[in-house]
Amino acid sequence: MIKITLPDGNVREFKAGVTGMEIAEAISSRLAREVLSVSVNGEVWDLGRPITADALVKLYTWEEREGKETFWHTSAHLMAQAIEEFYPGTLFGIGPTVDNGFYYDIDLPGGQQLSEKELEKIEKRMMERSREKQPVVRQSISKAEAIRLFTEKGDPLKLELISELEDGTITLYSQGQFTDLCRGPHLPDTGYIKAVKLTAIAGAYWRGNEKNKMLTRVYGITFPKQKMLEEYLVMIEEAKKRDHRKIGKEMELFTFSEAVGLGLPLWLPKGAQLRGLLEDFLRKIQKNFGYDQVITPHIGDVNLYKTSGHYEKYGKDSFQVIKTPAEGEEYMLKPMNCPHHCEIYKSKPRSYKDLPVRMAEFGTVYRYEQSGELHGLTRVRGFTQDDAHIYCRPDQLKEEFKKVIDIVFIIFRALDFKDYTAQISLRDPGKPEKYIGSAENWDKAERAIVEACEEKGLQTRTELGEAAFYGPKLDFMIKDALGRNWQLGTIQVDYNLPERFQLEYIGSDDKRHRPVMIHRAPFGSLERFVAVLIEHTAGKFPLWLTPEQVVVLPISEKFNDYARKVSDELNFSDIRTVVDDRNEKIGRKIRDNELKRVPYLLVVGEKEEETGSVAVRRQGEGDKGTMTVGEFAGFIREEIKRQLTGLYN
RNA sequence: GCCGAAGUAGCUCAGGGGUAGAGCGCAUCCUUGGUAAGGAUGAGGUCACGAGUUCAAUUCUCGUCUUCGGCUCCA
Repeated sequence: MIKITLPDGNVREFKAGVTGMEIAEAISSRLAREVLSVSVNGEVWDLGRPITADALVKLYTWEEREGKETFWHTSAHLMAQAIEEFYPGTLFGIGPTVDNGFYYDIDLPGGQQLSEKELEKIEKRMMERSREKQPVVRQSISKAEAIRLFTEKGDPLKLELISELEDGTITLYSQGQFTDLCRGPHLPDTGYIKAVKLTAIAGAYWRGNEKNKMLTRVYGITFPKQKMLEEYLVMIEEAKKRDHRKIGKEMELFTFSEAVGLGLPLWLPKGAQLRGLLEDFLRKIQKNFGYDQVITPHIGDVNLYKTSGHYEKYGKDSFQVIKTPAEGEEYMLKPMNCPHHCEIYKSKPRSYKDLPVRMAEFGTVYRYEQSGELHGLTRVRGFTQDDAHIYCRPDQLKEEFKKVIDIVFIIFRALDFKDYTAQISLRDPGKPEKYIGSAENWDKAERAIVEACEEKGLQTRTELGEAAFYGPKLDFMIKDALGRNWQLGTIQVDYNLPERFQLEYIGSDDKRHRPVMIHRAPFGSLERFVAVLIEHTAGKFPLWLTPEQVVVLPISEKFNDYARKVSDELNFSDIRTVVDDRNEKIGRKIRDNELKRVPYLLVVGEKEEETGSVAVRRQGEGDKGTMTVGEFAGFIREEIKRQLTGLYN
């Protein structure tokens, strides 16, 4: 007998060789129906694999990520099986699970291409094989056997994978006629898969390297119930409605023009209004945190970026050099603001008493992004960073870092961003040649970040090897409507630029010292931030950020003058108001402005004009009753104040 | 940049070898109305661009551009 410890601490005895499925059956028949895989001492296994010694066991269902992964992993094999049946001789690369399903990289024989029209027939075949409930069989083989098998099959992709595996760890999984090299784990049989949707075909380089062969990647998702697939499809439709590109067009926030150029956004009046409000908001916070606003030009001498190292490192990702017509002097569209700020730092001698110096600029930068990578406002070639550089003494680093985290928190709170992740990016300890600066400085900087996050109680994930070449960093990420992760704010420590620009301050010892630099951009870029904000709110911005806060709706043309009077009065109190004086009935005006997501509608007619009042309607909530114009102004100001209370400390 | 898909009115989309349609929007007029679509009339398109096949191409073929979904990259 062996002892099986369950997650709740219960210990049960089973005969040696018991399987995950048998344990589930012993617990409840419902669990036995729903269980998909099992972890044994932390390693996820097939349900049918015998457990031979005492173990800590956890059973996974669809509710757990591990369960879904097992489910989708088998689904990827099922898809491969169906594809192989239609296209014998297809080579298979890798077929992993992703956040929403799985994919398989394939290479059809004779250079054939798969078209989206064929996905349906593959889906059908998958469901046929699923209904046959083909058992999935695990088989452990030696490396030599594996090599022989896949050499026979003529599959160079799998042979390449096998060459990197340790002998004794190689397993095959088979269902029906289909066999694949795979670590597993898998479902007991294909019958678990009740609904399938192949979602996309895309090209993907073998092993992600563009020098390698391009394979065909087929994406799909499967579910244990048909109804779940239907819900998923509805969810995708809903997400598409939140797409910032769609809402941005509808709400007239921004546009693109081929005539202007790829990836160069044009901010329309309402978008510019929104962006301006965000800038004002941050400017005010930064003022409270002791930042000085600076302004620098959009171009700079090439040598400036040679000094900073950006030319060497990112020259190929920048717009190419532009020249003055007569002298042939070389300039670049600025890809970064920091070199300019460093020159401001150098514009006069600095004392240790002057530090930290905090320089902020809404600096527009231009970078070359590959054409295929451009995406709405989230990926553009010209964008404005809410950039700032803090020059401080090494002993001030942690404190300054914490203050920047505070600013990020203020912004996230003001905009109700709750679902963010924070990632600390440190060096790859195995590759010191990738980084510049002394190991000692790196140690100090990494410690400062880790400690600052701990002291601020920030939940973080730490990634080794993700640091910039010049220093470690802390990034804030948020998901968009379609579940894609976007990086927003970033805080980076830099020992490199102060060195390259020979930045100095005079210490209390009357000697020259080198300051440390923090690069930080809590929004990241205004473009990307607005995009994420649109998707986060579905265009229903918080009142203080809404370009058009109030629309006054006269009941008939007779009351247009009164409506304009109300509008003027509110605008005078800094409440952004317009009049809808179209020749339409009131119901129509309400509908149109509701759909335009206007937060407050004021209906005015004979009664209101007589009493100097307005009938208030809140977006999505309906009639709120009547009040005087003055009362309404106070009411709306109060709401805005509530949204921003306490944010500025 | 690479792979795949798509481009028809301002927007959303239908259509199809014989030079085009709907709804919304827009314009003009009628209507002057009380909380989510009042009515009439009208303007608006080189069917992305360029070649080819054909008596005839918006429709079929190829190329280019742009957009979309991925890949790669991201200071």
